[in-house]
Amino acid sequence: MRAVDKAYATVRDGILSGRYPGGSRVTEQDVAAAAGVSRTPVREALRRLHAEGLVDFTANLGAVVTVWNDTDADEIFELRAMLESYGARRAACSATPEQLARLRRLAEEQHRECRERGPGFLERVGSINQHFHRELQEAAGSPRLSRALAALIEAPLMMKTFEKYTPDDLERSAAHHLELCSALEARDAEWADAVMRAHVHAARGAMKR
Amino acid sequence: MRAVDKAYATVRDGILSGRYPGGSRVTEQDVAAAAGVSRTPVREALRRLHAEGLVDFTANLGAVVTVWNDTDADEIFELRAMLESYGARRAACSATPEQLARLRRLAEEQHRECRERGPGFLERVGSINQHFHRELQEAAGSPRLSRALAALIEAPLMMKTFEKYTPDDLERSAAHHLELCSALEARDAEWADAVMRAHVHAARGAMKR
DNA sequence: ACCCGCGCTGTTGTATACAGGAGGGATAAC
DNA sequence: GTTATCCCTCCTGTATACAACAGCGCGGGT
Repeated sequence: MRAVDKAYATVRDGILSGRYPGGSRVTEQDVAAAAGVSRTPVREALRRLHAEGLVDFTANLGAVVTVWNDTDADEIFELRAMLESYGARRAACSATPEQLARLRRLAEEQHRECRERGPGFLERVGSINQHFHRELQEAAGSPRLSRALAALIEAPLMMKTFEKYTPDDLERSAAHHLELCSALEARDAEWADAVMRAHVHAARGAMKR
Repeated sequence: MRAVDKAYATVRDGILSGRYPGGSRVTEQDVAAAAGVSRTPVREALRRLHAEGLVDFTANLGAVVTVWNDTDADEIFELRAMLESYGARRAACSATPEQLARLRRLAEEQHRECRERGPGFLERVGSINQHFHRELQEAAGSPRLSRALAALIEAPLMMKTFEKYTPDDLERSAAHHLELCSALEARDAEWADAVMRAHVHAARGAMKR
């Protein structure tokens, strides 16, 4: 593992776990010591995190963990609704049979996990969910779209969404994914767009509670 | 001027001017020598350019200038149409009177330049155009939107758009800006959205010729 | 008691040095 | 003549050292 990846993972995990709370400073030396690398790769990692919106740079202060508020959340969800539904439209036209099969498999797996609720199912559902959305972006075939979305989804806000989901939310989310598969298999771009739009708005609704 | 900015400007200008053609390698040492700085800030500049999509990183090859094709252009214009029209919608709701006044002034200046066509007017129009779109993003009040758009507009393709414009295209572009101002001043989000959508699609049409 | 100025400390920005790995070319063996 | 192997060179990734600058506290002066 490269040193820059170590530094990146250290800061990222620190932010997501709350060890670096929003607004706190992240100095290069601290991270370098924590990750066991020199300042050079830490600098690079911090710039990457800045590009992803996890930290801001204040003049003569260095990196500061980005603070989020409700306005930011609304902004992100609106953009996500727009971009993800666009991705779904594209995927409806251009997804390969193999991609459709993989998506179907993921959606069914997620659906099963949500019904069975075995121990530690929440982490598995979260992981499946991420895979599903990534696979969908792959199917959309627009690297630029993927990059734009990555900058939004990486936000700490988005990562913690599932923790707030009720059992009903989880099942609805899985149902959305299944329905999306049907829309894609039918090559119905409008349908796929609508389902994805509902999916994102439902996520926003769940988070607001 | 910081060393990293010097390095950034050197590479960026080199790419835009065609001195670094698409697909060519950009080694850190070359840039360091060309910009008169050390490799450290060059690394940072190259990562920034990668985040903006101007260069790609291939394993054990370093930075390679991104190559564009028609598919990329279509992709970018579709995303721009979506995001810029969304920005226009937001701006219609939240622009301050001062912002509206600045936009109006810029649109009228651009319109005048397009009619008079004094020497070197093309550069001035390009500059005014950039200012207009930046001011509009400011008025939209969504930093995340601005960042997503920046990654698209920075593309070399976009920078050269005006060079292909006919006089009619230029006048229509200025007319779009003026109409957009009217829509914003009327606080008509739908109107603003539609005008912006037309504006971006017109740009794509001009580029395709 | 309050204010101004100076020096110290902490942090970033930049330069340089070193290690590791991949690719290419030359040379030798078959 | 062809091919395989070895070495050299170039380039990146990382570490360390140094310079510059801002913030802060302390001390002296008024």
